[in-house]
Amino acid sequence: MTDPDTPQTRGDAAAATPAGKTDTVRSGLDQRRILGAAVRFIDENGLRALTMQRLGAYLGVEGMALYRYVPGREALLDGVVETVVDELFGDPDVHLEAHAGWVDYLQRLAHGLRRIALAHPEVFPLVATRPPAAPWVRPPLRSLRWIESLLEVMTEAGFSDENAAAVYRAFSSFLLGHLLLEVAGHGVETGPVEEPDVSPIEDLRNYPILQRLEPHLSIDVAAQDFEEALEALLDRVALLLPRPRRPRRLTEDK
Amino acid sequence: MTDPDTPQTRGDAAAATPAGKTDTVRSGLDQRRILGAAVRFIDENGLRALTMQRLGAYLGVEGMALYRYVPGREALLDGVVETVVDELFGDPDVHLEAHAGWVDYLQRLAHGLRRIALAHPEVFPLVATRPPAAPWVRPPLRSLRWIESLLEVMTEAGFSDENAAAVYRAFSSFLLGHLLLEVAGHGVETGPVEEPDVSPIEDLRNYPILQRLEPHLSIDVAAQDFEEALEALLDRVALLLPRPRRPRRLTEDK
DNA sequence: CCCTCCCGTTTAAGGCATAAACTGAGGATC
DNA sequence: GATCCTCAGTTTATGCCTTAAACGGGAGGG
Repeated sequence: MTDPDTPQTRGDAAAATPAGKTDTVRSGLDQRRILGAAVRFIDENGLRALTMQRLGAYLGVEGMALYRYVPGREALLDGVVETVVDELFGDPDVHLEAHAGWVDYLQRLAHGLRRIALAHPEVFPLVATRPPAAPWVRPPLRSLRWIESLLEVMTEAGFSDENAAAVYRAFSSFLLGHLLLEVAGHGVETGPVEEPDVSPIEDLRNYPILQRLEPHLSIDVAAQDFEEALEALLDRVALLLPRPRRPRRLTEDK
Repeated sequence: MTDPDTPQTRGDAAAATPAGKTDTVRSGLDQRRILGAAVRFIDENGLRALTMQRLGAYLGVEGMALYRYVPGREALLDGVVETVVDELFGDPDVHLEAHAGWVDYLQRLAHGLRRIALAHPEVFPLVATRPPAAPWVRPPLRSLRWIESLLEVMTEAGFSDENAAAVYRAFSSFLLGHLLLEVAGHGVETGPVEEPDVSPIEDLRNYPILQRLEPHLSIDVAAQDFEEALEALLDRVALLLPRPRRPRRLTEDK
């Protein structure tokens, strides 16, 4: 009804093509392609702009077509989370085998996940709030692959099972908190163009210290904060080892 | 406590009241009451169950009535976040003046916020993902009051402006991460009764270590984790002081 | 007694997810 | 070649959701 013909999207697609010449690929939907497109769509348009119809149009297709490959919107979102987190394994800088010891490993993991968070600021809140694939694994980071990877590295490094699990919890909550925080100010838009009807500065009359510290709060020191907190966490983790000495850092870049 | 009339009975309300004797208060809507009801509703029914109509019915009212007091659903959610966070100031255990030094203060703050998170597990993801009231304040914890309070205590304790801001960032990201994590496994339900069509255990074939550590991962040690991480953070914060010695803890209950 | 807000209700429009029926192009089988 | 099957996407339809706009009835003030 809304669009009897000429879906105004890319123009061709598969709809209403008369005497359709075979483009080598008509649409060629599949789950991978849909999830990738969804990630890109959210990156570009924001999470709340994602509807089945719009994602369909984005793929040159009619929206309902997606349901052949995806059980529903909710599942699609889960898939988006998993897709994004799985970028870790495509990152050449993050070889998730324990090359150079657990410290190096955890650092690569942390930085890799941070890169992902910054690359997809609109997606990350989704990562943070969606329950995990396995219900008994507490933290909401999906994609069990990297959890497995972390646990493997830690246990092989000499951590007890219990401590490895503790490290996992501490590490994921650290990442969750820091990255969510960092990403929050950046890209997450509640609405399309939220116009504050009341000047926000006016609102701060009652908060003099907040006002005074505004420059310190708005300065973007997220990267440095992240590094320092990561260092602190690693030191803390090192204490769990049987012989609690922390392997020397290679480069102390600070 | 504030239950003027039993809600959930959608039949009576103010609609079609025949010869309706006026209860002293017909409905008596106002913003505070709506927000309180919304929090309770989410606690009971989950976030995704909240619709304007249902919240209206919950209040014995027709749904559209809410729009007289609330600009819209999105704003209502913002209000819910603010309402919940403001519970801090009603908590008798959390006197947010600096009675006994900044360590004690930060501990009370952390525990108070944790209590809130655990009391409203369905609301907390909202707290974590919603952008702050003032756009230049990075973290997504709204309710500027407690930020102001924290900054005041820290600066009065001798922290520089810059360090006070750093403490705020570190502290809020810590709380965000830990509490989000803790709450995630608890109450957040994606659907009403999510039936895993595929046995989740079957899915774990490829993750042997995850499987082996399952007991360690599912054990609920959140409280202990929280305390330990909080201690570590406080130690780290103490180093920022001009003379970096940490005031003695009063009770080491562990 | 009438006017006029106040407060909540009705009505309605449009967007959304999603179930179910449909279409048209290959390809297989007879 | 004719029948039928299946795949891939489209159309149609339903019901819920937010939200704008018009509506009604009661209370208080003149």
